[in-house]
Amino acid sequence: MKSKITITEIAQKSGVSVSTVSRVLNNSPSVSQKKRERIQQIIDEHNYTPSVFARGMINQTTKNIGVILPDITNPYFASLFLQIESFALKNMYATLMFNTMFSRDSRRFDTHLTEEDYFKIILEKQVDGVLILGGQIDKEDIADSFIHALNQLHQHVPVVVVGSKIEGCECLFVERNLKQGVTSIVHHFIALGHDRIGFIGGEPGIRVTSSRIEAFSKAMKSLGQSVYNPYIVTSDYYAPDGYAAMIQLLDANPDRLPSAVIAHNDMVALGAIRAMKDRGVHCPEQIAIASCDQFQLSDFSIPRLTSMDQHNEYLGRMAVLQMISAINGSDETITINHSPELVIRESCGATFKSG
Amino acid sequence: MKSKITITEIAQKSGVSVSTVSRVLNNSPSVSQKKRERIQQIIDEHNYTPSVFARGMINQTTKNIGVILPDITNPYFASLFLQIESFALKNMYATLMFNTMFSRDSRRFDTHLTEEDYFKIILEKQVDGVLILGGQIDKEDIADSFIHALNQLHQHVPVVVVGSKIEGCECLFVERNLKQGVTSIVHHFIALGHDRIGFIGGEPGIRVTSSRIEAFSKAMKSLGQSVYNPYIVTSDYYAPDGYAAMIQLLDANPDRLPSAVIAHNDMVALGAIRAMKDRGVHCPEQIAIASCDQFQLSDFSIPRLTSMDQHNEYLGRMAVLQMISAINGSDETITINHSPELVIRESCGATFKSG
DNA sequence: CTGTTAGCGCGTTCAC
DNA sequence: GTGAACGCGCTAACAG
Repeated sequence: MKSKITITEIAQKSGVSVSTVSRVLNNSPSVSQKKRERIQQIIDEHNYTPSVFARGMINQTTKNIGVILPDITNPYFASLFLQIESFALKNMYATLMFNTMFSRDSRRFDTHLTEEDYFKIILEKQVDGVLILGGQIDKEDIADSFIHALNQLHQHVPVVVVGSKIEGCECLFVERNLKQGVTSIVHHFIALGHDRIGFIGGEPGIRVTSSRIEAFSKAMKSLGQSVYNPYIVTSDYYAPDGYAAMIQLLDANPDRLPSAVIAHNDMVALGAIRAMKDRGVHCPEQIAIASCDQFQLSDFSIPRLTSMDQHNEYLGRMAVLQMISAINGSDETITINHSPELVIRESCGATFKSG
Repeated sequence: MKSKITITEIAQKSGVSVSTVSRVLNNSPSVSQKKRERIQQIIDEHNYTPSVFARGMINQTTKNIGVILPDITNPYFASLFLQIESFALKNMYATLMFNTMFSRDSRRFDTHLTEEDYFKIILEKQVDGVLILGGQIDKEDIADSFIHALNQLHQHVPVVVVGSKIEGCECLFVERNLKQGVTSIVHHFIALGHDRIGFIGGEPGIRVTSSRIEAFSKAMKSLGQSVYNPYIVTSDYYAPDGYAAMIQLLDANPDRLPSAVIAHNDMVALGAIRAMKDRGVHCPEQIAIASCDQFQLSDFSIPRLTSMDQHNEYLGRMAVLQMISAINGSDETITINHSPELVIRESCGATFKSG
């Protein structure tokens, strides 16, 4: 392994002192044009880059940020992370990723680390900030010890979480508009003439879930519709969960099926449609489906999925922006204003009904 | 931001010298049990962790590895990366991820960085090793400048690439068995009585693609089947590409459709099935489909996808193992021996034919 | 077994 | 405009 050239050597080769080299490195104005150019040339020639170690020792920064999320295999996190990574890099920050596998579905994973263990690891990595996407932070009742650990972490580096604000947690929050999506779908279904509407998917006890179910109830009631509890089945966020939820819903209401069902996301919707097919129930003719979170394949499934485009690109960028602003010592809170957008395809039956 | 406590302070609080503290930190045997315990306790009490900067300054390591891949949003890379991240962490390495967005499909992305730019960035990050998954390395004819850059990078840190060996490239390679999967599917289709078999998906000019098409031809010929070129349509790796490829295939062979088609991966298969549906062609009755790379949703699509489980978990672990072994100065090459496994579901028509 | 000392590569005074 | 000298937190080599 060829070791890197140091500032001292550059100084020698340029016939100046290290401080002068340091000055051109940091764009200090007080260097004569001539010397600057000569030195810069030698730097380029030797492909020299300053040691991050020596640098970090002085200003205590790595230009790295840590991202903690449950599972990169989940398309929601993948698309969010992609935006985060690229936007961070544009701002000269690289990204360390940690999958906590915190989720009911991933118990199969042989990891024994808690999220608090990850906090410790990430702190040792001396990142300049940490971004938290989902996980325990989304639980309905969070262990005090977790909040405590979070606050403690936040004392060392800025922590921004993408999720709803939590009482007693001092971290920065970037909130997404969880409710508007459900509300739009309810309106859409009602407009289509549905009156028996259900909701499936999402892990119980998780705020993303309850928040959507709540928005569902509220929207229904505000339109004079009654909410029928057997039409609400929670499970989790993946396709097998949508499958299980739909089977349960079908079995529980054999002679009074819902006419439309809202799925927590596209994977849940796909699973649900699969379940219906296996039970000989047609989508959208017998039960229409729409999902609150669009993934990549919505336009290619059978039937094509009607879903909400949550504009995750925007969300990711905002999170990074908030992060950088906090790293730079600002305490300003960035408010985000994204409007989920209903994309009508086939599974909601809109074209079916109108045609 | 509360700054971290240093080794000096720990030493003072314990009433010993810094070197003694350093010794317990590094598990040096030559410290008396009593002192060791006392010091360890103080360390824990204050939640002290050594500075990565000062450490790196001396042994030139960060305990970070860099991973360069085209697009984490692609399920293949996501599942591979998940394994890499978790296995690396188990070995005390954290993972820096970079999405190059190198792919025809991602031109929409407003990035102007070439992979060589990434090499530079990653080198500055002082990672202990870099892992390369796909991208330009997979091209049929690679620019010499790329190989050169790769070799140069490899002079500084170990570089291991998951892909087929390349002439003139000094990096380490972990190869996956690309051909066996296609071969199995051909055998399966032939056994099912098909005689007009096609292949779709994969970007032309990419070795993953040509290698599979080659295996396809070879398997066909070895079974006495002739390969009909209009049945082979390349495009890319995502659902829209599968869709386009199938449309093209259908349009080009209106009165002599293939009876079975092999798709490069599940997304391509999904797109293809969608295209068939839109054209009123039934799967598997009129055209059976099977894919070479299984993703998460194969079991929930309509029809369920017959595909190859490539056991990516294993591949990811091998790559990390090879990486760590190289970091530790070993020049041993790890050979990997994974057997892709055919998972028969509905889209190949096996159950349809037999039932 | 334990303490002392000398750097590691860089940014930052402070003189010149 | 420029250079010499110091120190960041730690490990390694040496001396006791």
